[in-house]
Amino acid sequence: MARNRQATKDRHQEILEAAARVITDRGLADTRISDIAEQCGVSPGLILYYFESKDRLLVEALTFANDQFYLRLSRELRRMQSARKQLERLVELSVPGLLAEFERLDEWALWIEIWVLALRDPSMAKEREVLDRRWRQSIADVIRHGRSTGEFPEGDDADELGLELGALIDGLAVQVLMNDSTLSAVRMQRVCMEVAAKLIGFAMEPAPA
Amino acid sequence: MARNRQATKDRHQEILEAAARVITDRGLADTRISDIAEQCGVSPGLILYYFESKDRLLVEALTFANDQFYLRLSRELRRMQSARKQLERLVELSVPGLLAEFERLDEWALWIEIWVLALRDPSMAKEREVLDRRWRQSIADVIRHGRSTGEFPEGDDADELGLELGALIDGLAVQVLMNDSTLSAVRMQRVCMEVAAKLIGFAMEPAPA
DNA sequence: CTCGAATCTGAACGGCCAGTCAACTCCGCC
DNA sequence: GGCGGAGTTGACTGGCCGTTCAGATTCGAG
Repeated sequence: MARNRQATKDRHQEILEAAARVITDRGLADTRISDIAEQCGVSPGLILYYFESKDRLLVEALTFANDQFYLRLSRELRRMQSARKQLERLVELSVPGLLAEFERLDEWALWIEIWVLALRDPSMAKEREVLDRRWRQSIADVIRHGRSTGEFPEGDDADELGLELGALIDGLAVQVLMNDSTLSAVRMQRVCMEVAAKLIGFAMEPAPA
Repeated sequence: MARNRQATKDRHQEILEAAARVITDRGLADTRISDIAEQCGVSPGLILYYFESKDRLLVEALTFANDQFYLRLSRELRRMQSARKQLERLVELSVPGLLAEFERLDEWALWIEIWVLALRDPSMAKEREVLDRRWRQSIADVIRHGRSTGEFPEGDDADELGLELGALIDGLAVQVLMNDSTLSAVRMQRVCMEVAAKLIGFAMEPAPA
């Protein structure tokens, strides 16, 4: 029975991963149940055996993918001592397409789909707010950590700074994701660190000419 | 004939406005041709008489609505002498739901739909970049204006600042639009001006306690 | 008034796809 | 070895909606 429940859970998660993948590739609007089924080598009927409707599945898939991103982020940050390094890593992971090394779903594309859904679906709206709060908090925590070690000076409320930097990263990430010809991934990375330096109040290293 | 072309143009525009309205209300994904027809009191067939396909119409409607916003913005800014006032007005117009007075389509909801489309539709992607560049440029122009009048100090490249503040506003606007319980319209307005003050380097007035 | 072009209508067509279902397989258990 | 339930299949259905089309209406020009 434990084995059974485990197997069930795996299939569940397998479908969620497949769904996230398909949404990333084709976009939420063009994602069909049969695409998801095909992605995990299974018949379309089975998808509806595990999820009560397509809509519910899509919502779950989107939050699932976001969770994955958050888990990776917080796991990595927890390992680092230096707040400065944490901040750099956080930015690095947030710039769409900067790190090809990792198998990277384009989380950001999913994030935008979440926004659209959240405009009309109350359950998604609620979910979105939770995810977003977590994101801002991660940034604020890095700042607080930096202050406690003396890397960053005291200053404005850390949560306020988290809000500001989070929004900045969101806004820039969208443009990079869209392949804006004037905003490369590397430039976004630089801009984020420069603004963070100004707002938090630490010194940027001299540009690595 | 001139009359004819005028009439045609009106119907064209009428449909675009109706489409923008429907998209705002129901979301791009749930917008049907018959909804748009109903919105302008016309039969569904006529919509396809003026636009070659639903997809093309939707793309045009989205850029049309964005144009409207931009025109209103630039018209208003042009009238003002003070760069500081311009900046305040620009922020005011950018905060979703702050000004109920005007008949306000929620332009921001449309903007997010543009992002989603632009991820997959190359023509929309191109359009989006143009619209975005115009937006950043409006901000940069305000900064340049302020420097020329001495209201703002010289400092970092104005285009860079336009990019940064534009992204900040985008990111915050999304959250306000989603009714984030921790970010009210008024708070967004304050945050924008505070960050602008820090980055551009002017002094905020003491809080109007 | 007449003709023709532009505009407009709404019924009908056709493709698409979420969701259903009856049947089949697999596997653990008695 | 056979019973039963969970897991799986894929054909089918029902509704939806973009698009087409054959004709009605409007209107300006001659």
